[in-house]
Amino acid sequence: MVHTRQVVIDAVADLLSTDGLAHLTMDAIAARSGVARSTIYRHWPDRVELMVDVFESVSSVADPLDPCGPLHADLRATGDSLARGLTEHRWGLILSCLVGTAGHDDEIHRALNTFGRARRAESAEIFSRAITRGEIRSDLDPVCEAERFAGPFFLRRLVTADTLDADFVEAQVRATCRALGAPYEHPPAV
Amino acid sequence: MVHTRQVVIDAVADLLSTDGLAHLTMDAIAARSGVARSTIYRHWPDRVELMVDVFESVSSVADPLDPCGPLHADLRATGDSLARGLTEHRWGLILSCLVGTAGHDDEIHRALNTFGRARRAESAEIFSRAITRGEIRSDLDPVCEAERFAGPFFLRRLVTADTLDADFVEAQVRATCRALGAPYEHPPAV
DNA sequence: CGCACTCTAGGACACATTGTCCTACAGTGA
DNA sequence: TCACTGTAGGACAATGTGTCCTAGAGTGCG
Repeated sequence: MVHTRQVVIDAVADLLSTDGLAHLTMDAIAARSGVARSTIYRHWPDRVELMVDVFESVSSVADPLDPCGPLHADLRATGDSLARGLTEHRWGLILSCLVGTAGHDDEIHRALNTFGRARRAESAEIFSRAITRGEIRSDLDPVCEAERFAGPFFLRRLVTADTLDADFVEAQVRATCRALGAPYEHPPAV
Repeated sequence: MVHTRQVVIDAVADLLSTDGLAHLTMDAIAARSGVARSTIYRHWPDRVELMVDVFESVSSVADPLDPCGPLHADLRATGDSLARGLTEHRWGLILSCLVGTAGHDDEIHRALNTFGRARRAESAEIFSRAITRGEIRSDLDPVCEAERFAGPFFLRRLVTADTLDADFVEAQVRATCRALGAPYEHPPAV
């Protein structure tokens, strides 16, 4: 079929998010996807190449956020999306699996960088526009601020394993607005 | 010998920081350490338990930093230490190897959390004392600020693979001081 | 129809790694 | 002398990887 690659990728994503990298065997992938092991090797030279494709496939479903201000609203939207992605969606689970191998595998390294920088550019755009609107000082570095905003999310997800709930997101939004001297308003009640 | 455990732990740390988790085999550890494979299994039930001990051993060599102000100086010292640890020392390299397995292994999960929270507490202490000195506002949350300071370091190390050089550290220090309204001075010339 | 081409399933295979088990040996203290 | 402990070395089954070969199904073309 034409769909063979996607079927396999979906199976890997499922297995990776439930059982983790250690239990991801080609036999398990073949069984889960219904695609023969030899066929999988026909499409990818080895497991690493397959995982790269899986990550790129799963992480590419980004919500096209259009930052239109005010800053606190844009940050809240991005923060919610980031927190949900890291905890609920498959890409957050897969991300943590890949981080470990990235240090010694160039392909995964590259895939992770591409993803991380794209995400960072998206967040930086939020601050750029806030500068344009005059909401925050013009001598701030949007990329630096984007890292300061997103950093704690990844730190919690990858290292300390703390919750990434709505309260955490709101705390980050408030801290960022306060730090930059931008107006802050509580989110609208649901 | 009494030193068997330490010899093995050192060998694993070396192998892990040079070749990565994927190439870390018990045979390689035995060869590198000069300790027989059966002896290694006598001390640790499996590879995961061994890795936990390795990480705890390697990450416990913390420099006892005594934050005495001013804030920018304390942050600079912590930032330098963190950047060096993450890039040069073995624990940074090993950390990234463990992150991947932490999602599905409780022992590693716990080891990583313990480490992360201890580091965070250290950094939070810096902000607590700055509050006590009246250098920053008293209604700030030290833990939140600690996460906002350290987050970008881990984000760069684990995801985007950007440099963690002196300029980066200084940018973080300056951004943090500015965000909190604390005095900022350039570091003394070397 | 006959034929070539492509994709797939299935399995055999050599090789590497894990974790267990057994034997042998060296040191140490009663 | 004897028991105990820690170590080296190797055999072993089980599991996983990546390669290779065979066979069948579908598709397009003359």
